[in-house]
Amino acid sequence: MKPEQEQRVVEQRLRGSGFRWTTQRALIVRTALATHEHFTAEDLLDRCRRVDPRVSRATVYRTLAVLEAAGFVEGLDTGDGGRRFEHVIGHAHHDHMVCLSCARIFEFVDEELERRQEVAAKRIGFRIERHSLRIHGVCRDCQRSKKER
Amino acid sequence: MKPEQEQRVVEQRLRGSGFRWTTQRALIVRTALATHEHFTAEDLLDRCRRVDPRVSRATVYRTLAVLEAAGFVEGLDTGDGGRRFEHVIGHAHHDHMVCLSCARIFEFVDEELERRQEVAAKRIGFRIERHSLRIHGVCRDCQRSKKER
DNA sequence: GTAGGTGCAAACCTTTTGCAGCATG
DNA sequence: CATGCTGCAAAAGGTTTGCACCTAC
Repeated sequence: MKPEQEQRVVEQRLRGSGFRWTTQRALIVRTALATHEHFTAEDLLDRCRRVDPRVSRATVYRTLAVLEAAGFVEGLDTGDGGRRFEHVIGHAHHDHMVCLSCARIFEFVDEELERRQEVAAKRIGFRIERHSLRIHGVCRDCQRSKKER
Repeated sequence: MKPEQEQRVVEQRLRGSGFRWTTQRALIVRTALATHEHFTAEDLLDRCRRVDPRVSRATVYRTLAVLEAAGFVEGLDTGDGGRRFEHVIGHAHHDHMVCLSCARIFEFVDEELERRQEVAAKRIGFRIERHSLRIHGVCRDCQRSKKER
């Protein structure tokens, strides 16, 4: 799916849920869709301000909250009190491995992991809405550079 | 293992690593061990202050950091910028399901889940140090009470 | 016209830090 | 008695909120 198309999907879904489609929201959504790394709210604000310096921090946070509730964006805790976001359109579900040494984030998918979670939830009658699996450790490159030293 | 015994284990390990065993640390550790829910730093501070009102917030945070580094306590992000802790002595590894409606935390274990994570990590040469799996959804009780309404 | 959205700044909440004094090993 | 720990208060970092104004529908 092309970015312009993705943006239209977001617009229609938000309009459909009774939200207004403002210039700010369009800019924020466009910018978020164009950002393929995991970005912080502040990153997103910066990028938006390069286009229109008047965008307010509050609007970015409020829009991220709307997008997250609508399922277009996912937030994950960074462990230091902040969060990073990623957009989730045309982007299959995946989990994350975070390198403790270089802080890079690796994405991976494992179908069996997904299934087992459903099994575990069913056992206690829990209905899953979403989940977040973060594995912390050391990536291949960092293991290597440690050895070299 | 009994609480007094657990506390002695913590004491000896900290002393062994060159840390001092102060009255404050003893109180904080005793209180943390006695708390079987997932507690916030502020919860822990409150409980400690009931015993000795002079305990400082900074000391609680500093002690939690030491305990976490030593592996006696584990912190998990609550998603709203805060963290909850649990002590981890004589308490096997487990993952968490968090109810979005009543905020209760359910613990569960699934060996297959653990194994699959190792498999996925091996595929990309990642060495796991720890992981955190949090499933968000609605618990059995809350699904029921919604229907009743 | 009227919700709902925006911008600003201040408030908030949790956690960290600088520093002077204190207690432990 | 040296170093590590503590308490206090202030700072920091990320996020939310109150309010008056604005704008999409």
